Formats: sequence, structure tokens, C-alpha cells
Amino acid sequence: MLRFYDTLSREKREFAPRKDGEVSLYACGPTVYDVPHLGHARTALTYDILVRFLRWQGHDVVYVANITDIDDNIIARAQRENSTEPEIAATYEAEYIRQLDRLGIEHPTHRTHATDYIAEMIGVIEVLLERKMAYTLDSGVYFDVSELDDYGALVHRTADDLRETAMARVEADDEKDDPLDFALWKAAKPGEPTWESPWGPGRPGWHIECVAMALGILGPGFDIHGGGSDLAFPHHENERAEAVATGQPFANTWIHSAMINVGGEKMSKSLNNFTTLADILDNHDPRVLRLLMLQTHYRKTMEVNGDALAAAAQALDRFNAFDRSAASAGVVASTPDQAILDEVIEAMNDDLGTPKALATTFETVRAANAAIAANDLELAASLKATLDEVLSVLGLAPAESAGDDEDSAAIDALVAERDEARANKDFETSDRIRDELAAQGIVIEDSPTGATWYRKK
RNA sequence: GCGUCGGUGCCCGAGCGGCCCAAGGGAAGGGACUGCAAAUCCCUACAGUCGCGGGUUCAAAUCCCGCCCGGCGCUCCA
Repeated sequence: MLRFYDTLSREKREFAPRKDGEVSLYACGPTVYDVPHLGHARTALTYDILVRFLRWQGHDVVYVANITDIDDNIIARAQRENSTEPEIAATYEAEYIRQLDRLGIEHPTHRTHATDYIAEMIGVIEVLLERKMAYTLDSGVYFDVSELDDYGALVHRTADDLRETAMARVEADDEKDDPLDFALWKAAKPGEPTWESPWGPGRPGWHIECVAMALGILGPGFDIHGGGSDLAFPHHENERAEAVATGQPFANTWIHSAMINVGGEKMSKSLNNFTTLADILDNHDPRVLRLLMLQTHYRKTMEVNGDALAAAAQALDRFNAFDRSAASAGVVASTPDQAILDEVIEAMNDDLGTPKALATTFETVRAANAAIAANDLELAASLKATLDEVLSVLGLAPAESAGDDEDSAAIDALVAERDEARANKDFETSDRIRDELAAQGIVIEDSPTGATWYRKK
């Protein structure tokens, strides 16, 4: 039985898509005004795994991931760099996608852009005004929180409670009726990009984007809404408020992925303590990051640092090493072991228990290695098939062997030369060759059938 | 302050009432294999107060209460 932890009800709930076998998912993506960091990767990875798992289990998944391509930060950067908002957004969106591609994050079914849904947003705002859930001021259109009875439900606070802290920071000239009210449409300010609307030129508020896109593409009562836990308030709370206020059911399940910390503090742009994704990916096999992240449950805050990456790199090598020894032993994947697969599925069914699934995977690697050592190739072939399947679902499948670059013939020759030296007990020569290759990042592994080599990344 | 999540071995990290003298990974020690390594396998040590103190229960890391500590949210944020 598949269960997810739902932020709204605060419990693990059995997951039943509104339409049998077809899952609708909406996950908030980034505002593209800077390069992606590790935090963006963790969130994207969470939903990537969710989608991969659901598809593996036979569900069709419609996955919408948005890109916020207009907002204060983008405008500010465009002005600072004497550029334009579309240019800034396009640049960083491309970078975001490029890095996610390296991490093996699959593309969503729809990657939507806020600026492509202005008309839909206006439509939603009109409904809200008609239903008297919003009001117009000179500075824009605002959502009227007092008209809603369960505002704050997603973060388990009462409106009064939220209002109290909000009061403390309302600016004196703020003309909103209630400090909790938030903008649906922001009236044009000089120098800012604008769109026409029934309330004059302006641009949309943040939350309305997601409502328009989620409801527009997935429809009312879609299955899952995801995002980073820092978006729960105010973003998701406000999305929910808007959607509910139109009279439509919104997300059935809310999933939030936890933050990445640096030295005990949240990694973020505003704290300027972030490590860019590119930085990590330039220096590590992308699967190292993936493995590291999947070893921690998605709802638990985690720390990413050099030690953790090194440990994950070591762990990942177990998969690689098995693949090498399977290849040299001539083990070809046969039929997966259903009992092991079931164990993995059970772990994943329980709110995406990737750490547990990986534990099973590592146990399988050991068993598979042992099978090869014991020359039980039939067992090894089945375990290899099992591993191939699981690792591919988790996005950890070994990269295609890039063995035929131009140097490989030369290396083959050296390895052969070393084999010969060893046969002649000329260990001085054989060790010299091994050291030379090691200096180039090439590792030699001896086996009864002769030496093989691979590049250490 | 309020809300929320968490505090498990040397490190990371599962577990969420009995199957736990607590998974898995990393690091450590020993053995096998090897000319020596690497890889692999086997074994060992490492949690025994599972933050602290109470309580519930035949039974608690797991439930309840209180306390201490930390993260996140309450402001743009993945």
C-alpha cells in the first residue's frame, strides 16, 4: 500500500489517485534569477524519484513543474545588470535545466512558465473578485483572507496567530485591509514589465501563478502538490487559499521536501552560503550526489559537505565494482529476484523510503558479489538483473562505459605488458606500469582471467 | 514568542509498540584471495542510559507529559 506523508493532515495517508492509474503532480520550481544550488537539486530530485517510482509501479504520471520567470528578484537583477527580465530568466532557466540534466533528473511532462499563463491568472482573479474573496486598491488586487475560514491550515496556525506576527512588520503606508492579505495582481510600477489586465497594467502576484497553472493543466482536485518545505508558508498556504476561494478543490496531498543545511544553517541565496550544483557536479560523479541525497529521507534536513560526498563516492563504488566484476565474469542480467524487488517496493511505498530501499540494494550487491566469488553465475545473473532494475529506477545506474576513447588502446597495451611482466615475475616493471597508470587516474584490477582497468573519476 | 520537525554507534543514517542486544553506508581492526596491492568475500569492534527526567504498557528507540538542545517556518526563498 502506497502512503505519503501529507503536510496538511500531518499524517501518512494511503495514496489513491483521483483517476485510477493516473497520477497528477504539481511541483514548484525555482525563480530563475541565479544559478541553481544544492537545495534546488534536492527538491527536484525528490519529485524525480517520486515520478520514477510511480511510473515503475505502472502509473501514468502527469508532472507539471513551473518556472517563475517574473518576480522582484528577476526585475532587480535585470536592472542591476542592465539586462531584461526575459533575458535573465532565460539564462538561469537554461542553467537550471542543464544542471538537472547532469544529475539525471527527468524532464517534467510540462515545464510551465508563469508569463505564459497571465490570461489564466487573470481569469482566476476575476472569479475571486466575483465571489468577493478579493478587493481592488490602487496598488493592485488583494486576496481577502478574512473571507476564508481555515486560512493557516497548511502550516497549522490560526489566522489570528499569523496575523499577530504579521502585524509587527506591516509597513505604515500599507493600505491593505488586513496584514495577512496578499497581492493577486500588482499594479505597474515604473520600469517594471507589465501585462494588461481589467485592473490596469501590472504583473501577477506569486501565488496566483501556481494556482492558474496547476488548476489549468491538472484540474481541480489533482493528486499531489509538492515543493520545498520553505514554500509551505506563505506560498502554498496562499495558493491553497486562492484555489479554495474559487470554490474548487485543490491538491489532495501536499508533499514537502526538507532543506539542505550548511554548518547547521539552511542553504539559501539570502544567506549566501550556497554551493552551486555545477560546482559539485564538476567535481563528482552526479550519482554520488544522488546517492548521498537518497540515503537521507526526503523529509529530513540534511547536511552536504566534503566528508559526506566522499563517503557517498565510496559507497557508489560498490555498485561500479560489481558491474566490473560481473562484466569480467561474463555475468549477464537474467530475471530479477521478485522478493528483493518487493522489498524495495515496500520501502518506497512507505513515503518514499529511499534509505531503506538503498539498504536492500547494498545487501543485494554483497550477495551478488558473493555469488560471483562462489561461481554461482546463475544466481549472480538474477541478482544483477535485480540491481539493474532498482538502480535504474533510482537513477543510479552506472554510466555507459566510456571505454573507447583514443587512449584506451595504449592503456590496453600497457596492461598487457604488465600482465606479461607479472607472468615473468618481473614485479618491478609490473608495479611501475601500475603506478604510471594510477597517476593518470587509471586503476588496475587483477583477476584470474587477467587484469582489467577503469578510470577513476 | 508561536508553530513544526528532529536529537540513534567514531561519522552519516534507517527504525516509529514485541520480529531491536537497533538496517544500510563511510571510517577502523583481523582473516581469505594476491608476488604486493586494488577489488571481492568472511569475521570483529563500535549504540547497551536510542538528548534528559517522569509516566502508560505484560512489553518503548518507538506512545504520553515535562525539560534541555538544534533545524525550519512565521519575510524573498527549493
